[in-house]
Amino acid sequence: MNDRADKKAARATADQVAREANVSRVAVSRAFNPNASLKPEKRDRILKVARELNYTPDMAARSLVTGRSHLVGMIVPDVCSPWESQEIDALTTALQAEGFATLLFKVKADFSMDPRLLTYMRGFNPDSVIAFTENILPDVLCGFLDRAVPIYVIYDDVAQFAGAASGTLYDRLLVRQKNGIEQAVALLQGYGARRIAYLGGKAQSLANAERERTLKETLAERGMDAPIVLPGDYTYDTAYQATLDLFRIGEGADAIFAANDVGAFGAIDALRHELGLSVPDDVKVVGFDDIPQSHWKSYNLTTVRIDLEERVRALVRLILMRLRAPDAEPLTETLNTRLIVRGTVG
Amino acid sequence: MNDRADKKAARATADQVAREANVSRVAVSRAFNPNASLKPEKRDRILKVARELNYTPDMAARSLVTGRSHLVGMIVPDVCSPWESQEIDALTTALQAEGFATLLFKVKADFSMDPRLLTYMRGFNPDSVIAFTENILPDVLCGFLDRAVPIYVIYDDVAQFAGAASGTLYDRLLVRQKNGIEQAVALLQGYGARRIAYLGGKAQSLANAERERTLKETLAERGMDAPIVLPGDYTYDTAYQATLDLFRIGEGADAIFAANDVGAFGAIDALRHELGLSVPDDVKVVGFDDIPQSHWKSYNLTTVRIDLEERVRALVRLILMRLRAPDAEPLTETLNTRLIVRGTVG
DNA sequence: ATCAAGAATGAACACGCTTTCATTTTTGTC
DNA sequence: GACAAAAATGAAAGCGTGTTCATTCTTGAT
Repeated sequence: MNDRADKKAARATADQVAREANVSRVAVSRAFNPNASLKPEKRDRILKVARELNYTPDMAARSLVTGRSHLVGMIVPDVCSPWESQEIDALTTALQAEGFATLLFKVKADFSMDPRLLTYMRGFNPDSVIAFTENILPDVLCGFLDRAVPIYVIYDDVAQFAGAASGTLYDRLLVRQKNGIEQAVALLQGYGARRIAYLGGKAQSLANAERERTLKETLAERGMDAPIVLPGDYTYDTAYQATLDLFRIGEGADAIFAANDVGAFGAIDALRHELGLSVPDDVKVVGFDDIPQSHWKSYNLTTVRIDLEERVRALVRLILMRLRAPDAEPLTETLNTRLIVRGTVG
Repeated sequence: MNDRADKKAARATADQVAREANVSRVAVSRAFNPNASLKPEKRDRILKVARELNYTPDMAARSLVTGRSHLVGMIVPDVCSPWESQEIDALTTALQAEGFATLLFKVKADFSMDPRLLTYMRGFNPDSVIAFTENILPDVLCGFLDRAVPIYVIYDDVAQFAGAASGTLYDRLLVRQKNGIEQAVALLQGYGARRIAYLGGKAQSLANAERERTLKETLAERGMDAPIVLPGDYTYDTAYQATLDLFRIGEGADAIFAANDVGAFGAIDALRHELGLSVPDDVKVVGFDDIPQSHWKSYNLTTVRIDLEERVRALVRLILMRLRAPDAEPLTETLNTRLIVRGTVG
């Protein structure tokens, strides 16, 4: 209790360090800014005293005068989803190394965006915001954030955004889904699959829409029938049930293309453990994402990979570029996808 | 580009709102603080103008004067781990509802704590910090943070901490592992298991040490042999390999008790897909945590549950208590565990 | 109508820091 | 050793907000 009070008082300020080291407070500030000109020995002495006093510059105060919070906001609907948690993990690591901290905001699972959340986030004045088109449209976000520049992860065809976002500035990460889907369809066709079902993700998800569109296009190009489209929401349970329905109520299929890996797991388990079918002998399954769980032996999933490292590297590049040159022209990074062949098609 | 400059200038301040609404700046401040006394109609007018100007109080400035940042730091080694991501997700949601934002910090996977990271975090002045004993010892953290109060998840026997942490103040969340482990052992014994292997987690992990200790104690109490202890690190791959070694090089076992669910998955896959053994007929498997994946049909894991909702509710309660009454006596919340019976023992 | 008590108000200060800017000291050059 | 250029220094001015504190305006009871 007294202990506590002491601790409370112990929070050192630049003034205290200055007094203790017999320098001006300005010198202390400079000691912590590598670019400022300060006699090396003086800097060393200040840093030594600072260490003794357990002093750290207050980011809030610094942010107030510099206008840079060193915070990067991340808007996510579900931290538990393997896909998103990978993103958060890798980005946080990379940004941390560059001196930025991750500020996490959760939106509702149905992707609806609470305007109060945006206001709330604005208050923290993040230097940048990472969002997914799934969660919030560019215009809405751009309208809310002023200093910060949103970065968008979008999928393939940006045409649908061109109109909505005209005049607004944001950087983009494009994922070209065509390659991977093309390879997957070729493989399926090679193994004789004819009736293909598409196990969709969330209806509002643009990634899902784009995957469905690309799949249809690819099947058509190869002279194959249009896919049976099953509604989904990216979750295991829904995928499981949809697969049961497809085979019990519907007409079945000889291949299932899932909008994400977790959905593919649900489909595989329904086929094997409830329908008594073999994967890949009776039904072939392809996923999308290539999350770590996909190589687990129980699934051993053939899936379209969006390379995590590439993805994060591109995102970090965009963010840092924007932070260093806030007025630069909007940038677009493009990523390719490719098929990882494992054991669920064969 | 001009667009950008405009936006930059557009960031409204309380002064601007005051001028626009013909009131003093103090009134604007009060309008955003529900407890401050302000004529209702005046408040309404101010809030209306504020909305028009897209004004949000600057948290940094506010933090500077109030001393509360409305940030809660979270120190995690791996966002992707189902266990931790559940924690992050639920806590972020709960704290967000209370007006706090989550500040995420990643530590190295080997649980080593970079002192620079702590300094860095200190700079953001979090109102509270949530950490796990696995990652950093209480004393170290307490020594670094002043105003913020760390919260720990520790396991069962706190005696080992009593010495180290004497004199320092921190709130604790205790998990009583005995109940769940007791139930699991009873079940295993009932099905005739005799040679039990413990598939450990990270060596530095105190949760792991405590689980191993409790298992040994429980087996002894029931007159059963001591377990074969396999080294692990909470990952699927290591668990997979350890299980192979146990049966190929070692003497095998008729039951495997894993330190966490993901490890149990690795064990199950090694048994079924590489060793050709049946789970639960040949070997029974019990996990620990009860993550969402554990009910997936491919695993359908019998496991010791630490209830997520209870856990998060207790944590949030502790944090909010501490934020409201920083000088209150340290509090301890206790959680129980219980066995969830599914299909890997029987 | 009067008065005390409470609500409403705004001026001034404080929070901890970075950034001019004008001044002093050091460095490099002939 | 003298001079210009560069580096080093500290005083003062803010950054945008919440909080005294002394003052004015309402309210309600007499």
